[in-house]
Amino acid sequence: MCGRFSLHTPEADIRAAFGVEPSMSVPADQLQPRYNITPSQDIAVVRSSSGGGRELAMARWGLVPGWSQQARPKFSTINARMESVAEKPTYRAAFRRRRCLIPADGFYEWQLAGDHKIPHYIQLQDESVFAFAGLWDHWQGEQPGFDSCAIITLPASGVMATIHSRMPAILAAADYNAWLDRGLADKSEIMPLLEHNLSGELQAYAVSNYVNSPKHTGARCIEPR
DNA sequence: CCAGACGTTGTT
DNA sequence: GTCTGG
DNA sequence: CCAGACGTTGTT
DNA sequence: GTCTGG
Repeated sequence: MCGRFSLHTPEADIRAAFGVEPSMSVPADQLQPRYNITPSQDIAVVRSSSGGGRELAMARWGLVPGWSQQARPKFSTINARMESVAEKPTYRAAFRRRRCLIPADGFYEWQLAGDHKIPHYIQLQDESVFAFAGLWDHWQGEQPGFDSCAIITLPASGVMATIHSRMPAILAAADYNAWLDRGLADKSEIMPLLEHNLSGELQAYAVSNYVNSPKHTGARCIEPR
């Protein structure tokens, strides 16, 4: 699964990696370095803009489908299983029409070790910024509406399989365009993008349980234990 | 027909 | 034990 | 994901 | 909104 991640890459590098126009801006303080991003927080997403390019936006982590009666579902929607995302009522519309990239430069998984859990920090081997395969939706109630998002997960492979049974889908840069293409709605064309992921290019190391507390947000979270 | 659910992970 | 909040 | 809360009435 | 269960 994927329930915590980091994004501390400088904003200019993030924009360059995902081809986001500098003019399409999110509040300046939203792209400050973050080492312990948790569900329910607003996170950066990259999606197709109406003009045909890519835009950066903020969305709450935990997808709220447009038909939801409540602004906060009673069940967990931070992750969507690749095996069922195309069929689940909560995700299928977004899977067809509202896919997004979720910029990150590392994520955490907790490895079960007997009676306790050891958190690990996972990055690309070159430590560069990457994209989780994400979905977004818009919710509008009586209060002002908001965007929300979820990260797609799949069975762990490569180094991840030694730590945990599931992992987030990390897209190859060559697949960004197809992933963001709203005209691409066939499951048979979308699934290969998830299977063609970067699980073989990851590295991992154990960190201390300092990261466990959502109150801890600094670089100490990624220090080797 | 209407009412109610709509999810993931991990653990047992 | 289970739900909510971050 | 983990941490932390988990409640009511009445009074200030 | 759409599917499942009764």
